[in-house]
Amino acid sequence: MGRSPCCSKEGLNRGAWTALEDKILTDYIKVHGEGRWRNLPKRAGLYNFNTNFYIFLFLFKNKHYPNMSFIGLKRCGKSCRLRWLNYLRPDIKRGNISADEEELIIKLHKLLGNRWSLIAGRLPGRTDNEIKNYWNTNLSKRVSDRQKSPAAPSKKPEAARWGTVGNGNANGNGSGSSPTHVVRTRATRCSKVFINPHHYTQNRDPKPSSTCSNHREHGESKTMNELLLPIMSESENEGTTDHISSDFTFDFNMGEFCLSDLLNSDFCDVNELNYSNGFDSSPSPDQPPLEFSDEMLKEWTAAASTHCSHQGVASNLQSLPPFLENGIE
DNA sequence: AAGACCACCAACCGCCGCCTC
DNA sequence: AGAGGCGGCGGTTGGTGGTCT
Repeated sequence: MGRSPCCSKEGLNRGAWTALEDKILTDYIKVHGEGRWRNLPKRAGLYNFNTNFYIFLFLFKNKHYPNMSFIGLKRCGKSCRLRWLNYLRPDIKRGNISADEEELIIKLHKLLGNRWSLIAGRLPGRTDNEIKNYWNTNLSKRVSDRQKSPAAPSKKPEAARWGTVGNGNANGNGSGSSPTHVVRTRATRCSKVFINPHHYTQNRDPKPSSTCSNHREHGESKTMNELLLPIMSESENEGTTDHISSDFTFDFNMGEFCLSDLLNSDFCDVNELNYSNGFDSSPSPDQPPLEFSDEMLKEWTAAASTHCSHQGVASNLQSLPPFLENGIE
């Protein structure tokens, strides 16, 4: 009895979303639209990056983790859907529920009961979750108070209530007038040190500044320089792999190679990685990162022909994720 | 100043209904 | 027809920041 869970909960991130996860999800939905939530986490992220970065990831993954599946977001599909619908959707209006809206909520609730999605449908820009929360924290008490003593005023004055809820509070919900900047509402995990790997393609005597946390578990600590240099060298030498030191083969002790993990790891400043992955010899800091554009398509085609022609990489970007997942044929 | 308590809200969970095969 | 997949819904939880004592 009962349905199978929407996905395996093992190894998935839970709790507050990071800014990077938001970015991956938003970029994916911008390109591919909503829907097919269950498959979204695996596919998200793979479409969103500079094509040189794809190749870097591909080579890295295939060389050292050929049997791993390549997934994009360590989130349950349902979680992705909820995050998008309740928080990331561009048309969401946040904070400052007006008196009119409030009255409407009360009337509709009287009419419909706890049918939050129906009520939300009558309030453009409002989500069912927001209305539900607002009802539970504000209106339910007031309505019951009003029923007991119809003339009784609201517990808190309007200004006091919105002082914490609506007016660009620390939660980042923003004021109703300028909700354009979606800011995370809870503390984000931001404990990692970002290292620009391009630095290591130039500096072959790296300092042990940052280590791979997965590696630490195995006693011997390797710097990210040590981890990255071989793959950089490999790409520069057009597939000659003999020079790669054998001690680069280490055990991450994990079954999947997750893009969000990689991007969250010590050596990834995402914006820099686009142009510093060892393939692109002329980084262009002005070029906006993480955008999927015609330029990227051209760049991809060029990169594919120069770096991966021997591997038969398709020039069709849409084919890349399955290509990455399945490994090279 | 510090601990306890409270309010808020993002996120999770389990169930339901629709759709497809 | 019915089994399973998927999206949607509503109830609930838990983390965080603010207020109170």
